[in-house]
Amino acid sequence: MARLVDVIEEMIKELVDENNGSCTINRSQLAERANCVPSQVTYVLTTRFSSGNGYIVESRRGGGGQITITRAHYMTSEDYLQQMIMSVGSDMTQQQAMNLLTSAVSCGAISDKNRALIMSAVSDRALAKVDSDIRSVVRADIMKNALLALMIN
Amino acid sequence: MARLVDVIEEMIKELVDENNGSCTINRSQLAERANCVPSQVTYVLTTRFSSGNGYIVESRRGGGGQITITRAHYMTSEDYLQQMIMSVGSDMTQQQAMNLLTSAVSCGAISDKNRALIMSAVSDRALAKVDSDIRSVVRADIMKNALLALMIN
DNA sequence: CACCCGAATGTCAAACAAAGTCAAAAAAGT
DNA sequence: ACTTTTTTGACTTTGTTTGACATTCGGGTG
Repeated sequence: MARLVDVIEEMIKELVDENNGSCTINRSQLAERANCVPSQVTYVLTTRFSSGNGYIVESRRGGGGQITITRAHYMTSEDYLQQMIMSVGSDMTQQQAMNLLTSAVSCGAISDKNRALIMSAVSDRALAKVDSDIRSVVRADIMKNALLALMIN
Repeated sequence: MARLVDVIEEMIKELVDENNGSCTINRSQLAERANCVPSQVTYVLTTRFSSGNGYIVESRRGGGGQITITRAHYMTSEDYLQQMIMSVGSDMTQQQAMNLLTSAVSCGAISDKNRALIMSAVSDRALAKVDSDIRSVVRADIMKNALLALMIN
């Protein structure tokens, strides 16, 4: 027994997705499609599409009035990861790796667990058997691949 | 003379088993099926499905409210990880890495995200610049270090 | 231009629908 | 007997649904 709220939330999100992150609706029409009173739509907007939820809602009353819902895109951690990857050059020392990961954690782009995991994968110890003259290059490659994996997931 | 508590416990466990380790119930409905007052269900949940018992219980009040019970299997994932590490020999092909990680995920020892993360770190692509005759050895080292990091955290 | 009217959205509180809490009574162990 | 666990139900808190009424906007009309 799906809750009305969920149905309406889904409808709006679909519209937003379809239209490139922003859609304009007519409250009464949407209410009719969802088979509910118009104020129910308002309720959904205030409980599910608040700015805390990453949405901006603007509206206009009167004839031809409308409501516009826009997904706000802060710098997502995905964007941050992308920038991190680009900032990794062709080689990377263990210290550089540590610095990069530490600042990523403090920015909330990656979890501390993942920091520890990646750090151990690119540590000198893990790469001990790699020729020391290409070790930094290999480390950079692994780092980029690991960050990419985080980004995709 | 089965106690009510046991009946309800059994019902919930069955539901959890049937649904792949997690089920969502409606307290009043379950109470009705068990022929008891709703708060009895709450009692069972707190006495038999606590986190100490290896379960996570989440709930929502209000219209269409519900309770979700999930069996957490962090039973001995640490032990499992330890065994994994020991099972890694001195070298490891990309395919072997993939197999190991896949079975670890299906056993619940590591998350799918971590699987993807580690896999990308030990992929042929990440290790392209490592001399091909020691690549498998390096891969094994990275794998062991990564798994160890997971274990410690 | 000033005004009114209709078409929208906004607000708010009441009714409803869950789940949570808690303490007293009952039953079961020891 | 007494202690612990279970059972029950009244009351609380949280979340949803509905509807009546208020407010705002735009356009038509005198």
